[in-house]
Amino acid sequence: MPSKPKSPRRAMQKSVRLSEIQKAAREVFFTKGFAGATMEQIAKQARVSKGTLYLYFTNKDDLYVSLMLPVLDELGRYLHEFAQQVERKTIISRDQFLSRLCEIYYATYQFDPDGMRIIQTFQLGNHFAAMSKATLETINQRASANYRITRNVLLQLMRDGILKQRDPIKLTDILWATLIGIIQLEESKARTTQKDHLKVTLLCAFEIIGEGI
Amino acid sequence: MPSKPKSPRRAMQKSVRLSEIQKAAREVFFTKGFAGATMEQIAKQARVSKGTLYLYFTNKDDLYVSLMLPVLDELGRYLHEFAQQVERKTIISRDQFLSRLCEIYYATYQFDPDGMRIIQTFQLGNHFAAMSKATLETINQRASANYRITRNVLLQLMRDGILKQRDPIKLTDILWATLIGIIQLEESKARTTQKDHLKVTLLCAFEIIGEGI
DNA sequence: GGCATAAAATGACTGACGGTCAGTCATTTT
DNA sequence: AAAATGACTGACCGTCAGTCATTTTATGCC
Repeated sequence: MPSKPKSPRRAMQKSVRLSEIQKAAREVFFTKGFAGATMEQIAKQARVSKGTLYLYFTNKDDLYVSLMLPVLDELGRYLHEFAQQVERKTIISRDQFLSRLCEIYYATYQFDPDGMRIIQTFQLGNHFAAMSKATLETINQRASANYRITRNVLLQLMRDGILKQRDPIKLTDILWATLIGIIQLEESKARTTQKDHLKVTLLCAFEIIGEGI
Repeated sequence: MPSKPKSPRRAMQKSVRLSEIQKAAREVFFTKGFAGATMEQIAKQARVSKGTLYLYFTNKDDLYVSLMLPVLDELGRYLHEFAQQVERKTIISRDQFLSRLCEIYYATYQFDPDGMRIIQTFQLGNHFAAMSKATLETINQRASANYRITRNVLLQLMRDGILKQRDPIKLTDILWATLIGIIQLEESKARTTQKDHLKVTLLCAFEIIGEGI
């Protein structure tokens, strides 16, 4: 929440500090967990005083939640590229569509599993009531942009006769929900069995769904 | 955490206290949220001192997480009944199977949405590192019992030729994951749009899945 | 370079809360 | 009736998120 920068020099410093803080926050939050991490530790890791953290984020929740943004951006880039491919009629079959989408979702997860988990906790809504209006706004804006792209891709493919005519909103939801649900389940199983079945389960799910869309 | 009861009178009192505390905890946690709720408030609501809470639960996490148990039990009852129906060959088609399972899942959710959310947060694994070994044990035991029933139902239906031959473990996961994912997504949407599409989306998902299994 | 002013950073401080434990007292046992 | 038990209490402690008066640093002007 720094005020408007006057000089470009200061603006640069600000953005550097910001990402330094976020980098430090990642390290501390993701090794100690949200409750286990303290603002003092994060400040130390970022070579900054505790007070400074509060110049950039309104509170602990806010800082934590901000770490999901790179994931949303990464997903956005993938989806954008995907939409272009669909536009150019490069995607010409249902299977192709599904395996591509599955890849995108999996790549997004792989890009930052910890960030993905924040998205889920956030979406669950129980926690993080205290975060700033601004951060909430940013998140919603990015998320709904991604949502819109996916829906448009589906609409296009339905128009082209590649997918069955269905409610595109519901379908968008179901595809994303499948990802979310499987991540949640498989991560929880992985914690006890040490085995990673996420990708194969996801593939299996998309194969099953493939026969119905 | 109460020690072994000697007299039945005392044992009765203990179990009454326990459920009084859990009832109070529900009220406070579910109106103020996990972080917003204080042990002091819960104690007050339960007409008990703060110290007493710690005779029944090792810490705040433990108390919170214990509130998911009724949901697991309820699901267990439904699934048990379902398994008996399958045993008796009352379920004779794929559609019948799916719509029944969908009903069960939805009923479980309806039984206690707040408890369901705890299951999800717990499954996510970020939070609640400090809960007691005993509670963790209980939860895992109930959860895997439910898991086993579902898998056996699927196996039976595959043997009977009602479902396609598939990896029953993956399929169990995918069905549950679909529920979890849709709950998460639709609740998050409901928070902003005030509209409840959970059931219709779930039905749609199970219809799509129906064509692939 | 030196000074004035504004912005940024600091860290000592505070209040709130999770968790503890020595002590109390009703109930049960002897 | 005396002794033992154990459920319960609440004052107390340590920790930590968040605040704010003070100090440090950067910028603009002469």
